[in-house]
Amino acid sequence: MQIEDNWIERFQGLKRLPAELQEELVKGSQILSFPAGTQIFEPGQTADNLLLLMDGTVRVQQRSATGREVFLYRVHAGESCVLTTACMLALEDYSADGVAETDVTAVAIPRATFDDLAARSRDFRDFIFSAYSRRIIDLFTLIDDIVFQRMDVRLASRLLELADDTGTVHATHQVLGTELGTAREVVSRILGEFQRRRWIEQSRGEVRLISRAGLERLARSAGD
Amino acid sequence: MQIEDNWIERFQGLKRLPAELQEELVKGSQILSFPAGTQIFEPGQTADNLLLLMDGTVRVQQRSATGREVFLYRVHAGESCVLTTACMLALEDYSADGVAETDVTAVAIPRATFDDLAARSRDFRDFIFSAYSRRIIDLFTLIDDIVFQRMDVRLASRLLELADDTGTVHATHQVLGTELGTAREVVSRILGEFQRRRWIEQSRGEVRLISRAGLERLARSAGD
DNA sequence: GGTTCTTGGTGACATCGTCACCGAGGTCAG
DNA sequence: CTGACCTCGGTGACGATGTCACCAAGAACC
Repeated sequence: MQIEDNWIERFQGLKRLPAELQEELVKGSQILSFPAGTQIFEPGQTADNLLLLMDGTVRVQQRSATGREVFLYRVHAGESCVLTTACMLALEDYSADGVAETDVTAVAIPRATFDDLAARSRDFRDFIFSAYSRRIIDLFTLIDDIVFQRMDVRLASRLLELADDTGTVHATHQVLGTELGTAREVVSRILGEFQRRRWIEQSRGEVRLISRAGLERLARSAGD
Repeated sequence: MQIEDNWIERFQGLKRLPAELQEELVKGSQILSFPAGTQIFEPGQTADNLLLLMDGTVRVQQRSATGREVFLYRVHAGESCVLTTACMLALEDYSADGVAETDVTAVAIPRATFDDLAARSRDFRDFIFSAYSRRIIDLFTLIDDIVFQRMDVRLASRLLELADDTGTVHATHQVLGTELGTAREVVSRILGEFQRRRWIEQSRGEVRLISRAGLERLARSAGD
């Protein structure tokens, strides 16, 4: 990958740092790449870096005792993966793991640099606190959805989010089930219903959105 | 309430601070009391203090659009209420509110003191990060429970947690339902079943545990 | 071509959420 | 005291969802 001197530009919260700290941050960190599918972090592993995502997406999921998985949230380019921070500070055991969904480029900030910047810059601290808050809010929203939203509404929203430019979602029913914390069979049934309503067409491993309007009406129907 | 010079002793993560910073923290903060039932924070309100809980418990819950509530977590004495931090930094809108479950005594650290300490002490930063991590882990655990655990198992655990010294839980079915994010009727049914099995006895507004062993077996039956 | 794996479809059943309704007991004004 | 009203809890019916068992079609692999 290209040497990228000013990756800081990609992170809203870091652009405000004074030039000297930006320079120190660039010097004291390292750019890493992972191919799609890489396990970026997992329980029991002590990370010694804070990761900032430059390109790609990382899915963070919880593996339960029974072997099933729940999707927790997705880290996008321009965001940081605060779970690795928690891990870095060795504060708690956690049980979530992170997998690169696409090829991923990230900046790794080692603990020493992290500590130094956290001490010297309020903007940097705000950046980190903001990342934590963001995740907590995401989790609140997720819990609200799980408890109160009907599965068809949640699936409709998720299809709209995951669709590419051509209106196609590349995912098996199993994958969609994991995203929503439900069973494959439930996804199959609901997609069958969507198909009967002519909102989608299906083929092996993909869903084509025919009527976004229908899905959007359903997704909006309950408070969103 | 009593003037309490060394409340810092009650917070594990703060005891390590050097004496001068401890002194500054005590000077730059204020002790507050709230009677049981007080709304300590709520959406839309900008707090300008970080709260550390000295006595009592605070329940943090999410109010949904439909008016229902989900219990998210409980803040105990010796812990901090990081949601107010998120709010203090004015970083995100959140939709959770906090209610004093009992009479509550708390230390309020104003933003200026917070910033100063965060800049000067790594131990203080670790204390804050640790509080965030703790909440995130709690939420992971909650999501896991909601998605994978049977309601009878969750209710059994919760009864064991909430029981007082005499083995009595003072709560209506409605309150228990809110704790678990389920409906009163479901709680009534499951408690009815527990009663048939002679694990509990019920009267208006309270549940007496007769056989902790039975409840514990059930609670442990699924991974916990 | 045959075997095996992945994907998805389906029916039966258990659990859970929702709704409607009721009754028991407590509170309170008159 | 007593009737109106409220809170609490019990129950049946039904729909939504999770679980299980099983099957069929397509893909992959030898």
